[in-house]
Amino acid sequence: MANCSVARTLDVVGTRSTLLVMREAFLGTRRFHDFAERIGSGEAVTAARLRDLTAAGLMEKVPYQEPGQRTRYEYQLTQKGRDLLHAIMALREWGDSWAADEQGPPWISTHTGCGAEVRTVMRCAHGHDVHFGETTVTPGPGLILTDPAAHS
Amino acid sequence: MANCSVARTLDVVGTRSTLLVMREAFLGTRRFHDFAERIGSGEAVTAARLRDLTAAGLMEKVPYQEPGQRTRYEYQLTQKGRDLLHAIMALREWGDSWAADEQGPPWISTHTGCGAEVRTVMRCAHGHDVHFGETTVTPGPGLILTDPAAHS
DNA sequence: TGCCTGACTTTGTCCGATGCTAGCCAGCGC
DNA sequence: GCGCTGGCTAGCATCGGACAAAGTCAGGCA
Repeated sequence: MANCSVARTLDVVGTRSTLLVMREAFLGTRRFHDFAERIGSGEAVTAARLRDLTAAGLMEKVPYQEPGQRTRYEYQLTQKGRDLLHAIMALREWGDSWAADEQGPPWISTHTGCGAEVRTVMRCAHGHDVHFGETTVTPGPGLILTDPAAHS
Repeated sequence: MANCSVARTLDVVGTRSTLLVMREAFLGTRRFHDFAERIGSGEAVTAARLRDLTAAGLMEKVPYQEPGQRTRYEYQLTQKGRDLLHAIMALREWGDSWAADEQGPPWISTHTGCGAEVRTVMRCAHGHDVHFGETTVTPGPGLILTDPAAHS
């Protein structure tokens, strides 16, 4: 099980604070102060997460300058970071379904074009909707080369 | 930001070993020995995660009996657990795209009906495909009641 | 009755994530 | 230059998860 894509993903974004930073980024947050305030984990943790995510290539620092202020940097998602959107959305949906308080979900995500609510779904390359139990998992090229010795 | 569905989800499945157990469950693993062996995190961690997931209602223990063996229990996903499939799939896809080794992804997930590869996508209730930047996030009922005092 | 095996549980230790406080530093206004 | 402010960084205590090894327990079996 050495070569598992889920484990590899968790190596990069596997901590709570990292995923919360990414959540904020998807909500449109760009600046250090806003991240620190909204995540509620302290400036040190925020700075560490932003540094790690920048180093990992999920975010990039872009300079900006408010009038009368010195140049500062904001943090924008790269394509690599934006590709995590589905995962964040799916985690949010699960929380909405199974862990929301009585009042309902805190945020609602809608399609900007038509206003209808957005959800994640699975779909195959032929365009069919796919649900739990309708998938077949087969070893891919990355697995075959890994375990001549132990099966683990 | 107290009421965030992503954070609530992470309270339940926010650790690496928890998500690895869920991944194994989606690959069809049911029995303690198989979980422990394939996750590679030791029996103590495996037992703790299975216990936590059962207590949280994502899995349930179902008795079974091999001939000549005493009754044992296997762990099956409940609906609450199965609903995490999209999140696991999305994390796996990200790992395949951005963190796979040169040989390629270790597993390939295909639609059992037609054999085409499966991916997660976002779609609105009207049936439109939705991509990054095409969503509007608005406060939902759960947020409005939380912050009379501080904005945080 | 006592052994043996598989499935956990307990104990202890280590390490990384977190939270807190204080300090550094670049650069704009003065 | 000088001080002030925002954006980090360093140091430290704490806590929870990860890992290893030994202990417990149920029940089939000799």
